[in-house]
Amino acid sequence: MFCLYSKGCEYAIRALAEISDGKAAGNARAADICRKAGIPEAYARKTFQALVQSGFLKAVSGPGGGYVLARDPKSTTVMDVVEAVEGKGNYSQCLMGLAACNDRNPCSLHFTWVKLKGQMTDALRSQTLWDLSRSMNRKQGNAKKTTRSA
Amino acid sequence: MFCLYSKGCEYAIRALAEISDGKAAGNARAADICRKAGIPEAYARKTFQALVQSGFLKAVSGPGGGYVLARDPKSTTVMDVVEAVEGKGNYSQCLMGLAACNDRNPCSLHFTWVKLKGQMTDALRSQTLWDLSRSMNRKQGNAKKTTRSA
DNA sequence: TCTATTATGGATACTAACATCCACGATATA
DNA sequence: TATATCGTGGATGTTAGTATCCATAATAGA
Repeated sequence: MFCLYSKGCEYAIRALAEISDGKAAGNARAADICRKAGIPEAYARKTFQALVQSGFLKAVSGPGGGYVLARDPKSTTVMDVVEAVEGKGNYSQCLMGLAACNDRNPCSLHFTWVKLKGQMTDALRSQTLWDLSRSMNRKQGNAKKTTRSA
Repeated sequence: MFCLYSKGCEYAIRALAEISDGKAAGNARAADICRKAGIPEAYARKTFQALVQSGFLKAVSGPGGGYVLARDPKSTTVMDVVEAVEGKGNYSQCLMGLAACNDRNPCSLHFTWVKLKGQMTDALRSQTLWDLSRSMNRKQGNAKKTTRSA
């Protein structure tokens, strides 16, 4: 059963993209991030803790506190986040669920699938938090303009 | 959260591939199919019922009974099975989970993702039950030969 | 008709993912 | 020092997917 990434990981990506925006004056508060990103706060908070642990975010306690990006959004890719949240080697399973499937003993979809997985990870690696933040911001602020140009 | 297909669907595909083999003398019994395919019988039986309902299998009760393919394995693709088990339009969600994401108002991964989804469904559509059955059979019977040639 | 064999379908249990809540520690400010 | 604001982390609840079991219906053969 191939899953690109979990819901929790999706929340992480959207939250990080929101924080990368950096329009907010000071630190980004969990409540604000979640409201803007449209993700469930109580659940996402858990994800934030994990993102602090894995070095994507820095947490600041107390009044005026919140989260700050601990990495450069222009050089942090979506794939970085996925690997941190889901663990590496998440994309190594056979499509058919065959334990013995590999390059030497492939199932009939093996090579097609390896190629596709490569393209997917490339796509995730080609997109930075900065790119995401710009795109999400454009969606929110310039919806009409964007539609006009289509 | 993008999932290509569920575990139950994977069992369906593997079971149908096993039945497509057609080496067994008479009908294929559920117990035998599951043992050969290496899938949990109690659970897969439920899937078989659904496959009967959706016209992939014909069930035969009583002694000497079992399942028979109700469609030509050479013209039934993996995608046919996926669509029947998971429902159509399973691959239409935005990668970022954005409700408003579409061609006119795309997220920054939208077009890349649409293209990749197309390639994935093409791959599933290019593979028939017959192809799968041949490949799985080869794996079981000629493991040594296959390894030798690598 | 009786019996053994096969699928059916309903009930139930298990598990992981998803989600929520709250007491607590940290800290800036008054 | 007192208080309000913020993240932490532990407990718990909810749901969907996965898995198992068993009484039942169907049917072939004795």
